[in-house]
Amino acid sequence: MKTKESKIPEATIKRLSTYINCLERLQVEKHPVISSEMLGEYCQVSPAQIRKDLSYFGEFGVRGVGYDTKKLEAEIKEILGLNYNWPTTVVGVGKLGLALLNFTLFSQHGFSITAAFDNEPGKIGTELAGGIIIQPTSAIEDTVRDRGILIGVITTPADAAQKVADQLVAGGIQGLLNFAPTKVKVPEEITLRNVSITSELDNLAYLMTQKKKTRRR
Amino acid sequence: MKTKESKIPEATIKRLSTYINCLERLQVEKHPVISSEMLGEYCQVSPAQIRKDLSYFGEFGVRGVGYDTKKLEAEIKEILGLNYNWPTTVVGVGKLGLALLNFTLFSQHGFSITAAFDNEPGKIGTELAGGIIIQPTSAIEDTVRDRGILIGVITTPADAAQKVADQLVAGGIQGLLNFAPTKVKVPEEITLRNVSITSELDNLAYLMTQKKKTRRR
DNA sequence: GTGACAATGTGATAATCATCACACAGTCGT
DNA sequence: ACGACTGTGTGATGATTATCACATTGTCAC
Ligand SMILES: NC(=O)c1ccc[n+]([C@@H]2O[C@H](COP(=O)([O-])OP(=O)(O)OC[C@H]3O[C@@H](n4cnc5c(N)ncnc54)[C@H](O)[C@@H]3O)[C@@H](O)[C@H]2O)c1
Ligand SMILES: NC(=O)c1ccc[n+]([C@@H]2O[C@H](COP(=O)([O-])OP(=O)(O)OC[C@H]3O[C@@H](n4cnc5c(N)ncnc54)[C@H](O)[C@@H]3O)[C@@H](O)[C@H]2O)c1
Repeated sequence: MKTKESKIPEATIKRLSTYINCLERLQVEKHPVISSEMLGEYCQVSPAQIRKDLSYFGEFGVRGVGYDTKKLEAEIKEILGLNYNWPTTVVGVGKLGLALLNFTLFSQHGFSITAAFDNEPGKIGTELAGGIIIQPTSAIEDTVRDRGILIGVITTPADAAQKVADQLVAGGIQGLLNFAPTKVKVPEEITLRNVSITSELDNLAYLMTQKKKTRRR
Repeated sequence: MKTKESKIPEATIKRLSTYINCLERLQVEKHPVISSEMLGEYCQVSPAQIRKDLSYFGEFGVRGVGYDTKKLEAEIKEILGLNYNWPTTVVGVGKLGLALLNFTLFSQHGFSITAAFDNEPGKIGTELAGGIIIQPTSAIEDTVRDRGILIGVITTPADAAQKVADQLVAGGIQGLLNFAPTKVKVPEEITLRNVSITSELDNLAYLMTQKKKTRRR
């Protein structure tokens, strides 16, 4: 029990990401400096929580004054590793995949999508905005390796997710973001995150149902 | 401190949603019954966690045997309120909005999208697959009220999110799912969830950076 | 019927995370 | 130069959530 340091709550990381968004907006609105109190207003987090979150990584504010919005944004990006360039690929160029491929704001966070794959003959060879050409899934392994792609985003139907994940891993991918509603299995050393949009809606439905119930009594 | 009952962890609700997915797959694969151990395998949750999650709501298993996949799925859907029909609308028919509008699996969870809005003249009046006609945002309030729409999904750019939220609320919406990277403010009684795809990627980048660091030492 | 067995349901325990409260550091006006 | 003031950084405290361990209960073979 010597190598501590990674005692950082998962929830803290999530919040850091939202701080970035707020700080970007604050700069646009010409606020060079902000207190944890105000920042808390903006992103709906308690001031104490913000200070605690940041304190895990160092001291970024000036006592009696607050935080330099521009500097703090840069610091958080550094913490999250967003100053690095992350070559990324999307597998499954369907409705969701296309939305991600055309989403320009990812580049601001250091993600550059440099390849796309699908298995539908009609789609293969199509050129997307940005000059990316859809490749067949058979090319996943080689392309990932050759271009040093580090992050793979899976937007295929659920039954294809595991196969695609295996191919990405074979090519040497290091991180996977899976949108398919199934948990894929990957080796220990691969970082994996599942995101489920449906479960967000489910959650909403639950909260609404609860609220309705309490209102009734 | 009498009215307890809603002591259910947020994380539990999230997991319930993933259990549904697994249970659906298990039925397709002809497993009529499953143990918490096996279900844990499938959705990467510890068996004890699954049992605890379910125990908040009742007893759904048979000791010595396990859970009836079909029944359990129905029970969880009941718990989450997914057996109810939730009239839903999407505001901002861009790339992401379109993906959601065309996503057929939502209906299986009780969500039926019955209206769509945008403010771009070129899009207004367009008929989408499913027969939904894109309406101008000026019609939000009336349409939401007239059709009794309960859930609003916001997929506009960030700077339009608050305005759109206000309009939905004015129409009597009860729940909001916000995809724009800004926190909107709504009255207490409205249920609100923000979902940030970018923050999922940020999170992935952080985890990968950490892993790289520990590997180095 | 009855006993061996298998997997649930749950109180107790441990770990994680958020909140609080305040000492302390930096700024600014005079 | 100094004192009043403001807002940070953080140990202590409290709340929430996950894990453990096992007593309990229904099943099934004989
Ligand atoms: N709103 C949404 O669109 C939404 C919401 C929640 C979850 N999801 C999930 O995201 C995934 C994609 O959803 P979508 O709406 O874009 O579906 P889609 O059908 O529009 O797109 C799927 C794409 O994957 C391709 N594909 C199929 N099998 C493949 C394979 N073996 N290898 C490579 N490509 C393959 C198809 O050709 C298609 O282009 C699904 O798993 C879905 O459940 C989508
Ligand atoms: N992959 C993604 O597409 C992605 C990922 C993460 C977050 N987001 C967020 O989701 C939102 C939508 O993203 P997108 O890629 O679909 O953008 P988009 O530009 O394709 O779509 C936005 C749509 O909203 C409409 N719109 C603009 N102002 C409006 C208003 N006042 N009222 C109603 N409609 C209005 C536009 O006409 C357009 O159709 C954005 O806030 C974006 O940051 C998208």
